[in-house]
Amino acid sequence: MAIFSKTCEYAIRAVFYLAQKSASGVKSGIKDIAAGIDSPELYLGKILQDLSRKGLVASSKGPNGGFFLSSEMLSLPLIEIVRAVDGDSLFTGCGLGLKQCSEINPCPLHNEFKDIRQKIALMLNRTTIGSFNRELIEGLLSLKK
Amino acid sequence: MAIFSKTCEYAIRAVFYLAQKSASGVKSGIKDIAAGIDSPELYLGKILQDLSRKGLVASSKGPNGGFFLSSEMLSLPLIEIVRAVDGDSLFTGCGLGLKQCSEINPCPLHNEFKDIRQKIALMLNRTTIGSFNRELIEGLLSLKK
DNA sequence: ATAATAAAAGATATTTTTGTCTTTTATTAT
DNA sequence: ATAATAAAAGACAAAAATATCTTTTATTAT
Ligand code: FES
Ligand code: FES
Repeated sequence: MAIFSKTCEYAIRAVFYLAQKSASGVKSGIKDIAAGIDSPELYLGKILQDLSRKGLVASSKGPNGGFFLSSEMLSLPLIEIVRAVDGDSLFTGCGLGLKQCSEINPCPLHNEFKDIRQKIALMLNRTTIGSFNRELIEGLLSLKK
Repeated sequence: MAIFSKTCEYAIRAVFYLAQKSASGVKSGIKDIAAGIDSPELYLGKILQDLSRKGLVASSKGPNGGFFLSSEMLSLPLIEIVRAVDGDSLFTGCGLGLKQCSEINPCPLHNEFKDIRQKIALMLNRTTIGSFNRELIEGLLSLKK
């Protein structure tokens, strides 16, 4: 398995891509983004539509339109994207699939999972969507291949 | 998302269940196990068959037959089960879905993921399948609900 | 030997996730 | 106004994961 769903992976890569472009005031069409992050174009469209409805990315229609991020969006923690796409089961659900994770009825790995989940949440909370703009522009980090 | 697939969750819960029973030399039928970990009976059968082929659980057919763990199996690290069921993508794959995780072409979260994956692997390596027998028998830990 | 038991194996079904196609709506430039 | 552009929306399709059903094989007890 992976930590995030494929959908969420695309979503994260897409917002990182958009962040970098939006920093220089450029809007991006689905086509550009899909090429930039190596994802299925139409599927990505759906994902961004969803994020748009939820106010996590901005968009404008018509010529010169496209997706972009406001400066507020740029400084949102990445966990907002993960929550919007995958929900919060990663942070609250039992790692062994018990109906609910609790201290009262803990699974064998409860304490270990609590620790790991918390580290993931911490990481996603302190990483903002715009965090990597410089490294992305400089080509030190990659969103595809 | 979850860290493990549903299949893997069942597998882990099943081996914990079997460990506990096997410690007192008791074999368990699929029916018992499924009831003990609250999983679909026939699906669990498939999972255990697979683990059996891979030598991670033992089984015997016929009356008084069932699944059980040898003492060697009891002291295997839990990561063996995870690897057998989910493969090692969790430990080696890119968290953002890049085709391959590498230092040369790292995704923005590469270092964070490396750390988290390593913690998960460490946890699964130092936890043996039989680790929780006492607490399970005493009812301090739960495998269902 | 026979019947009963329980896993193994193979086929099939359902659900969820991922991906695509088509039509509509809004915006911009001419 | 008209044509071009690009996202929004809705329907549909394919693939993967999860779950079930049926038949076969091995083992044990009678
Ligand atoms: S009960 Fe399983 S992680 Fe908390
Ligand atoms: S490249 Fe993404 S986790 Fe290593």
